[in-house]
Amino acid sequence: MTRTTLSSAMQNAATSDTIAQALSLAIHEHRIAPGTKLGEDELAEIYGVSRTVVRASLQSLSHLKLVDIRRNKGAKVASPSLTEAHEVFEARELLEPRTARSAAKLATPSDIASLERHINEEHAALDAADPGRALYLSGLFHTEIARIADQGTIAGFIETLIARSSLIIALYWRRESALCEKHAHHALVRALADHDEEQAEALMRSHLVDLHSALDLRERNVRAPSLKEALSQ
Amino acid sequence: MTRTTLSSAMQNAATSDTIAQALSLAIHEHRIAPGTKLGEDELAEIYGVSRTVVRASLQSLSHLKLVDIRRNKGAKVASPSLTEAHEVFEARELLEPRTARSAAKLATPSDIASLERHINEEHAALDAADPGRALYLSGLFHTEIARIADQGTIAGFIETLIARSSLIIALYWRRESALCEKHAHHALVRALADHDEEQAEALMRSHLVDLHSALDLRERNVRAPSLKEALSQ
DNA sequence: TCTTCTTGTATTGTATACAATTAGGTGTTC
DNA sequence: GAACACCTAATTGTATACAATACAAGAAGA
Repeated sequence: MTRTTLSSAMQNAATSDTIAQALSLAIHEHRIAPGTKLGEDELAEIYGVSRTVVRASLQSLSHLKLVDIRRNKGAKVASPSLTEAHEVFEARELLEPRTARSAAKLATPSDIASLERHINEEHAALDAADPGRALYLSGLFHTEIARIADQGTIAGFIETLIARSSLIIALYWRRESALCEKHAHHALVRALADHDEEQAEALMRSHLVDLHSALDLRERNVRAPSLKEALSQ
Repeated sequence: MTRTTLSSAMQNAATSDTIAQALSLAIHEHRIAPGTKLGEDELAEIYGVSRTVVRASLQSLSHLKLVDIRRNKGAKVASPSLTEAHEVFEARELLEPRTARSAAKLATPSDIASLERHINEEHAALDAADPGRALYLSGLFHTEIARIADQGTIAGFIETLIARSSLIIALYWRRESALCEKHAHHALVRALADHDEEQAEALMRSHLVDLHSALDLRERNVRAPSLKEALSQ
């Protein structure tokens, strides 16, 4: 059960990277909540590898700030503070509009098609009442734009910012605010397809501001469920 | 020789972090050239720890793109391609001017004093004919400004960009171009001290453009120097 | 002489054993 | 009942042993 949920796709040849990816995905999709303890033995058993490999994965994730490792205390899923949350979105507001502009210049028809596929998948996930997956795909949409912009270094930064955004959303998302992303993403794709750089940059900026303001960035207490609880669904 | 040079400062209590820091410093100061093989056993013996700890350090550095790890092939000091070199400096030109502006708003007298100390140390290193250390301190100057700007996330990005810049300079520095940094750094500190945001941003931008254009970033064959070459100079 | 295969050596990948540290509980004392 | 010390169990940190892979040198064959 736990085993199948997490490792189903990678029972064989579970290497450090695949485990990190699996955990990253689970965090992205909110199947593991911020603050959850990630015991080495536990993960080692789940993936059928030794602690050595698990440790490498966790270290990897800690460099992305998805996991928080403290000496002799073990690894937990990171829970970004309010300050960090603001910083992450401010950084995104600095980087992504510029990136969208570059993407508008460079986007090919096949890029556009790929983005539209993403949007469709995202809608499908929403229809299937799987908001976690929809959120993950929404992040992938942004990552894809960074990739199109052909600025690998900045794309790497954006990728980590999006990953952290997922944690921030898990902690601070305001339920009352509707998911207005459908429009935003569609409009963005249109601007990219038209090579309208100005419009793409502006749309991305306002989209991020919307996201930022849809967060309830006040201090609050969040309870972290155990790993078993999180994965039993 | 290599032994004492590298480990002198941290013979006792060599932990994963201290080793990563020592290697990072050595790379920053150009004591280890891009492309140099970093054998696990070799490093383990140098620092008097097991390969377990060394591996963690190398992984850490590979996340900063200072070290390139390939499965079953081991770790080498990274040698950024021309494309990466451009990307790194373009990213710096995007992030650092903005950061300098924030720093100008927030800089305290003690911050200014700290920056001036950095500059003095840098000059001392140049006078002592230690260009490697001068380069490291020059990077520290930029990192310090990012820290003053109080944007931890972006500061982290800048830190990795500066580290990679050091590799890029090692590979592509054009000897003919003079080190014009003295003026630039001094002028920047003055703008920060005066809280002149506009000026700080402009100075940082032109400083980075200067650096970028002082590189010989034309296509050419850059071969990774061998270990012998690296140590014989 | 050149090619190809084999074999040996060096190096990395993984698992396991042991040491060190922390956390939680038990009992004692005030 | 609260505070403290102590002990035990659980977890992480590190070293080492073994397996897998890659690299290089040399032998066999054409």
